[in-house]
Amino acid sequence: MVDTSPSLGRSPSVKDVAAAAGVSLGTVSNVLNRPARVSPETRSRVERAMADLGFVRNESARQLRMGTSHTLAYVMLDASNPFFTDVAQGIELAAEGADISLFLCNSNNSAAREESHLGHLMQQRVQGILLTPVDPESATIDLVAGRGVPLVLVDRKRDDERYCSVAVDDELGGRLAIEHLVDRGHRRVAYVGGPEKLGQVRDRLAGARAAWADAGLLAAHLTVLPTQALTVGEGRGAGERLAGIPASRRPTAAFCANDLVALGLLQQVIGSGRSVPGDVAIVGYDDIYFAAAAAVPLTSVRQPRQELGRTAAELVFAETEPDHLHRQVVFQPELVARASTTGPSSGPSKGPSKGPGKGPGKG
Amino acid sequence: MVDTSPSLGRSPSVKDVAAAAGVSLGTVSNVLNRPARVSPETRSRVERAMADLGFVRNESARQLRMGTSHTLAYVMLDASNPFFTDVAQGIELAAEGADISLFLCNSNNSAAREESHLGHLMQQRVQGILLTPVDPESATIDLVAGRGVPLVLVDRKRDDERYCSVAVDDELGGRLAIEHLVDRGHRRVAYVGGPEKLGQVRDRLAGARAAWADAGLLAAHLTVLPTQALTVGEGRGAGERLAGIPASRRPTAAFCANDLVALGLLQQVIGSGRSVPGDVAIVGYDDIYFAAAAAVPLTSVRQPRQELGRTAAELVFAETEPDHLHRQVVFQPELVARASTTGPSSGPSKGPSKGPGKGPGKG
DNA sequence: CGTTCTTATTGAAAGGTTTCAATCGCTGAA
DNA sequence: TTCAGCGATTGAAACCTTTCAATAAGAACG
Repeated sequence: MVDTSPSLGRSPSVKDVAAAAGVSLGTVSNVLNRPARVSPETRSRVERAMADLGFVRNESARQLRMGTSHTLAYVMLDASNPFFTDVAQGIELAAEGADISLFLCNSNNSAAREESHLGHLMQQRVQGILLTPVDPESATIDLVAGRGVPLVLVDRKRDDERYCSVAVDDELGGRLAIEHLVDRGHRRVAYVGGPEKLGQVRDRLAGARAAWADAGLLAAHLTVLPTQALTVGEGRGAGERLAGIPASRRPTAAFCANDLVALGLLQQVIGSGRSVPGDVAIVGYDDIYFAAAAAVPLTSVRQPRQELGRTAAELVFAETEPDHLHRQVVFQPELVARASTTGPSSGPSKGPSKGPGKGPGKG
Repeated sequence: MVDTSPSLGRSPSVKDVAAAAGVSLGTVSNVLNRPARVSPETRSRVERAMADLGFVRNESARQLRMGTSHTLAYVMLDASNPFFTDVAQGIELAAEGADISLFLCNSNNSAAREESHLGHLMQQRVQGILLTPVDPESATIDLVAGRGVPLVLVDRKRDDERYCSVAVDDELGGRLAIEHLVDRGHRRVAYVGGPEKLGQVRDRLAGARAAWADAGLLAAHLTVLPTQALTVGEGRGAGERLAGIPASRRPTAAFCANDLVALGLLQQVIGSGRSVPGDVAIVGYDDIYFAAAAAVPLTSVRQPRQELGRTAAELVFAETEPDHLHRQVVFQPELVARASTTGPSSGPSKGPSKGPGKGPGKG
């Protein structure tokens, strides 16, 4: 053990430091908080004593006295989804500047865990909570906000003036994906995703349908392949169902509700000896790190993840200002085209391209 | 008359609850901590008052008085690496049972951030710290442990009796990978990874070399392709260098120091029109979720990630016991064979397979 | 020398919780 | 009637920090 300090049985307090330095405890506190008010000699004497004793400020006591804490918390929906860790990174960037440390909690898609985390955080009197909720309509949210804890919803919105939120326009994202596929000459497309109770899944589909209609295409030619969840396994399953559709009616492209589903679909297509985008073009959603790293790099709708986090942090800081008006910030997604739609054998392989699109080609 | 309106300007304290319920504050505390000691009527009266006022225990005050906290922290090296989020999940499982909440901090490979996080955590008097350090030999670690904070190193070890640690036998992992490749008939293999200062990179290579020698193969035929970091991009670069080696000397398989590198390599190989495992068989390391989800599912050395986290949490709880002896727990990795080595056209495509391996085939 | 002004330091109070010895109100026994 | 015994309740102290009015010690000035 490297125990340089005089063993005290407990960690040293300002009082111990004061005694060691031969000053009053008020002076020690001044050294910590208003060093300019203390004469240089005294200050260095106190600093020496602190170093000798291995003094560490007791944050609980500080917080109790001050009433404010130096922590912000992000209760994330799924820590193993790279999307959310990127959002967290954005938050951290914003917090860093404010000398605030970020407390990440993982609700792991469980409402019970989310509630437990929120309870703990309220007891800790954190400065603010950022939350991507399991269910945006949950009453727990009202409870937390009702207690006066600054709260910002992240990547979810709620038609409710009482909350700040940051989200991305999922309908626009759906439009972008479909416009891109139509541009590349696809006239039969599958939308892969579910369950429908997820707002994201619904909104992206709505955008897709709107764009499809705007292109003057037949509604029936935009097939929906529902999934139970947005996972790789479900994507694989959807791939099998897709392959089962008779060639004459089979979509030449798939727009997946997120990248995990898209990766699963990609895996199934390649694994069964077909090619991407030759046999099926694929568009994912989120543009996670692994989308670009896939065997066939994935075209995907990118959300400004870090920006999302950074903005959420700023909003939560603003919550404490007097007369604060809650804001719903909505970001615009952006399509990132890669080989899974623009690859060497892009575009539908049969049938004339009668649309106004650029048609097949390397792009 | 009891004032049920929660608007008090500050959040209600036990004192407020006591006043509202017409009891002393000691009784309120008893209701919270030893409900059996309070008569049923009184208890329900107090509980009612707490609900009416929206009372939330102030954790700072509690902690100040008690000296113990209910939080455990995991300072992780890289929150965007699925490996660490899985470890975190294991920790959380163990913490859940102990009514302790887990505080995740991301050092993001920065020593400065790591230090800042550790400082904050010490001030918070967390119950214990789990740490995957940027540098296992850093003096900061001694400092923290010297202050008496329970500390366990995760996925890193240190030849030092003063710390508990949990790690995985990287040398064995290296052996497993090479034995698998030799079994499948490969006689020229590349080890892809770096920088060498990472203990993991060194140990895995050492194991690989040992297994290679044990198989009676020529040391020179185990090529090392160094990388700057363990990322997808570096893996792609290594793939290009691999392709540049004259066919006569070119390795027929690659063992990558982690899955990110392996995925990059896979992408480069597939992207340039060659096949896996036909032209190059690939073994990764970590068996992250995306390894199985790759276009060609990746053979990988799996580490018991959740187990790692769970055990680390148990060790940190044990730290507070008197006469605690620090333990270094080492887990055994396990090879998970998938298509990237056992696929339809597995095994080296040219030259007779003179080894005792199962040879090419579907496996 | 007395006064005022400045600067450095001090001591006590406050913040919300838990603990523990002390007290209260009863019941049953002597 | 008094007293011990018992369970329920109480009040004050302690945890550590920050704040702020008060004090002390000089310095500048008349």
